[in-house]
Amino acid sequence: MVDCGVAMLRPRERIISTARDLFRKHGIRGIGVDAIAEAAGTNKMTLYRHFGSKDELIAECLRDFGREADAIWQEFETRYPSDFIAQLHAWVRVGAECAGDDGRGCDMANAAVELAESNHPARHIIEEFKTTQRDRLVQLCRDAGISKPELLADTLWLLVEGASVGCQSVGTEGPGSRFIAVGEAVISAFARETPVNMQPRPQRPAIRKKSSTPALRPAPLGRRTSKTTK
Amino acid sequence: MVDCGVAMLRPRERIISTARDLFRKHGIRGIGVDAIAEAAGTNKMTLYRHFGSKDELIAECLRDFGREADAIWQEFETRYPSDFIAQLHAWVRVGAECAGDDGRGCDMANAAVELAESNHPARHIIEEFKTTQRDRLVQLCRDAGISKPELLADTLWLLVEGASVGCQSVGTEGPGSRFIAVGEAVISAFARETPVNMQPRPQRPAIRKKSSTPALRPAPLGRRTSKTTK
DNA sequence: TAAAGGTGTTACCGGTAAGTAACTTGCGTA
DNA sequence: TACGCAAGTTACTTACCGGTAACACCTTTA
Repeated sequence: MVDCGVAMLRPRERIISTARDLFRKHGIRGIGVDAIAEAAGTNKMTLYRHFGSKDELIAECLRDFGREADAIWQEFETRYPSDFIAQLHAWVRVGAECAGDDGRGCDMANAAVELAESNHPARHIIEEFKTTQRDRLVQLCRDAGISKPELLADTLWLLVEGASVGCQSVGTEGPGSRFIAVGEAVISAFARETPVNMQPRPQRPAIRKKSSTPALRPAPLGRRTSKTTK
Repeated sequence: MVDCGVAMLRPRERIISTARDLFRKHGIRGIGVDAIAEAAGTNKMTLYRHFGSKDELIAECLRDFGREADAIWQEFETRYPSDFIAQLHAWVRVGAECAGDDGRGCDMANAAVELAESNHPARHIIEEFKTTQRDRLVQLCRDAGISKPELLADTLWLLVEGASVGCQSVGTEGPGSRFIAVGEAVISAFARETPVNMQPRPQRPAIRKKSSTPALRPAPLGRRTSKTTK
């Protein structure tokens, strides 16, 4: 039996993977480096050789999270090439997964709440990440031919942030669970306002799909694909 | 000169007020009971005589926060009696203040993020608070004659949660700052869908106001009215 | 075979956190 | 005046956490 989990990874990767899991589960301040190292099947010294401090480990975990998000955006384009409406709907589905999956919301947003110090090394990572997400969403709305792309993007951005944090207050069955319904309703409301001559004009022949496309299921933002073996 | 701040309050009230300030500023796990007691002009022993533990102090702070929110809802009814549309717009304005005022969002939502343990005494306070807020919002939408009150309420609820947490990632100038614009747009979109015979029927003659009513400015949720003197 | 580098082990340091004990002070009230 | 009680003071315990030192081990590679 081949163990394809974190066990066969090198210590550095095991530490990041495990740290992300435990930060997510217990909160960044709720777990110590010793516990992380042990859970990763290594020890504190090795952890400190790879990451100079806990703060640096936190920052690296968030960068790792950001890389996953990049991959998801790539996946949108790969799966629905130039079909920006389909990509928008896929974004909603992925957002719902991130928010409601295990009830712990978005790692980036949670880090922003926990790391109140304005000079923490993770802060600019968080800010850049969230700004980029918003900008990409604006561009996607624009590509999809939405007449007010910024307004729709900001609306969707606020909704998914709300769903992510909301599920931590009232559980995954609360208003956050209605994110897909709300998001889809908002999108169609904006699309309705868009005149026909402003409908999306894909660069190349778009493969049009019905709005009820099968769910895109890449590694959801905020959840790991690989499980710790511990 | 009369000091009307927290200085003249009794220790218990000073501790709660100071703790709320410091929890908000540094995060719940980012500040110790010793620092709280000192900032409140008292000492740890007195703190522990009033609150059996730090967790109990946290819970009491959140209850205090909840009482402030209750007062704001009262204020809505007092200021715009039976004018539920005006109350809805006031809710948006207050929500924007909570979210964007000092960039630290909503104390309840932040506590939900920080206190990941499922058995923390504060958890049921948070859940009950958020559920109540949502239910009240549904009722307000219903009273305002909105045809899909739950959907609008959930949308607004997600938006304000998103604005609260979002400002902590990208600052108060980010998408959160567009909460009012987005919220108002969503409300008018829902109101437009409401047939005229379903428009609000106030129990008593309503004092109709233009949508640009002067901002309601009670103690914003999440910010203290009284400032610590220390 | 020997050097080198990544890793594991143990023990430790300094700081800080939550929480307690014992005693003192001061103020309001009977 | 004397009592009771809330509050202040000091010092302490216990525990953990971030971070480091020193050294042994093992695999790779020259």
